[in-house]
Amino acid sequence: MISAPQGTQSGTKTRILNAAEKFFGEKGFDGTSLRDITTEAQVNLAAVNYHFQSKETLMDAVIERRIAPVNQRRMEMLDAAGPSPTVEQVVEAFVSPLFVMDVLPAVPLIGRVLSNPSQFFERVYKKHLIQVVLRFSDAIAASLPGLPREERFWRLHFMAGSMTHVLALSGVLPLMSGQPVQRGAVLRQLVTFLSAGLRAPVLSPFSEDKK
Amino acid sequence: MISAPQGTQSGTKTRILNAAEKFFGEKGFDGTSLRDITTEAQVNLAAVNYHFQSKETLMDAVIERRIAPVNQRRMEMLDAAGPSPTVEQVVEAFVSPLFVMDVLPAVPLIGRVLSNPSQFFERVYKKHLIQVVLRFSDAIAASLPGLPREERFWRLHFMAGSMTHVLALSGVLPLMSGQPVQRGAVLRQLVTFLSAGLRAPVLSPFSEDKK
DNA sequence: GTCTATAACCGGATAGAC
DNA sequence: GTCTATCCGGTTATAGAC
Repeated sequence: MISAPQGTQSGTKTRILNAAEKFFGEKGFDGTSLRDITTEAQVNLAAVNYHFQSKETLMDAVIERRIAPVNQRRMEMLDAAGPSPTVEQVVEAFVSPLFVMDVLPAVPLIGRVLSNPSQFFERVYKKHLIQVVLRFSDAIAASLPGLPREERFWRLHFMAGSMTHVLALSGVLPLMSGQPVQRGAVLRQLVTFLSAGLRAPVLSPFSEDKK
Repeated sequence: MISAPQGTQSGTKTRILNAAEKFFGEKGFDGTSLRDITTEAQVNLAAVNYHFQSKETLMDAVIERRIAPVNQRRMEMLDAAGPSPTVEQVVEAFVSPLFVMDVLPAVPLIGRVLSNPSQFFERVYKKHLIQVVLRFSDAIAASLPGLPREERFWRLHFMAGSMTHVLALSGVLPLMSGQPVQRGAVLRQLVTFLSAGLRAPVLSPFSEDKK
């Protein structure tokens, strides 16, 4: 009755998810047809609607499978850093869970979803990101007590921007840099850049509010 | 024989360009139909192919109209800053031309194109961005003589990421921030953040090469 | 230059056999 | 659970009248 258990690597459902992840990442939701996906996954067209109801809920499932573990790892890393984290620890907790092996195939997709306004962005934001944003906003406040609330918001936003840009354009980075790209090296560069950005001098003339 | 001269605001061609800019920005290229555009522009469906040959070349025209002046303004600002610009002057030359009134309607579209790998990104990159990247890479080198070549590349990439993120998500920013957003304020926050990021300590253990 | 009409095709979804 | 066959609406593009 129940098909392959979750996480099994070659069931029909999983093959569909993998193919969908690939095409949605490469060509976007509207640029991908269910026929692209079923051909790649070598399953019948009707299997998609049987297992996932619709193209849109298939996309939801694809995103869900990857975003949840990333955010869990982020929270764990913040917890591990304790109540007085350094700026570098906060930044690292934010970005490094996206630079690990097992989310690698989903990187273009995640980058695309987080880079563009869409029905999916809004759903992901409400379901998964709001809590992450609040948690990281608090962590930044703990690591930079003098930074006003509004500037914290913007700097978090800019940080997310640099990160999603790297993810979304990871496929064309070799074209731009003219040389092969090492994931670990990018991560270190990114943490350095973002940490310095977060530590920028406070702009507001009045910085009364610390929380 | 010749229709409205370029720049005229109510010719058929211009109305198509404006409507296309709006929809391509809101829903993306694949998510927009020519019927969306012709309905909005109140022109006949066939007018698009008559004036722009195809949907794809229409998109090229929409992008071209906005990117060129932005890059021209960037170059002018770099020129005005002279041979020894400050970091702030370089950053401001990079981002501020996108925060002016007359590119405002194109902001979501530009954000989208620069945020996602696509046929358009690659074309825009080769035709418009390579030269800008090289010029700004030199300007950063002039403002930060100790920064190695590779780190310059990455920091420029991260800077572009923060900026395109702000552009692409400008439509949903009120949702995220919970309050209305002032363009000028965002620009100042962005320049502050990015300037500090560019000035981050050098990472490479060997920083022999200055150029 | 602008219209109507239509060609030619592709999309997501589903009914129903097995 | 998985298949074939098909419905049906929407898509770009063009031919040809005006």
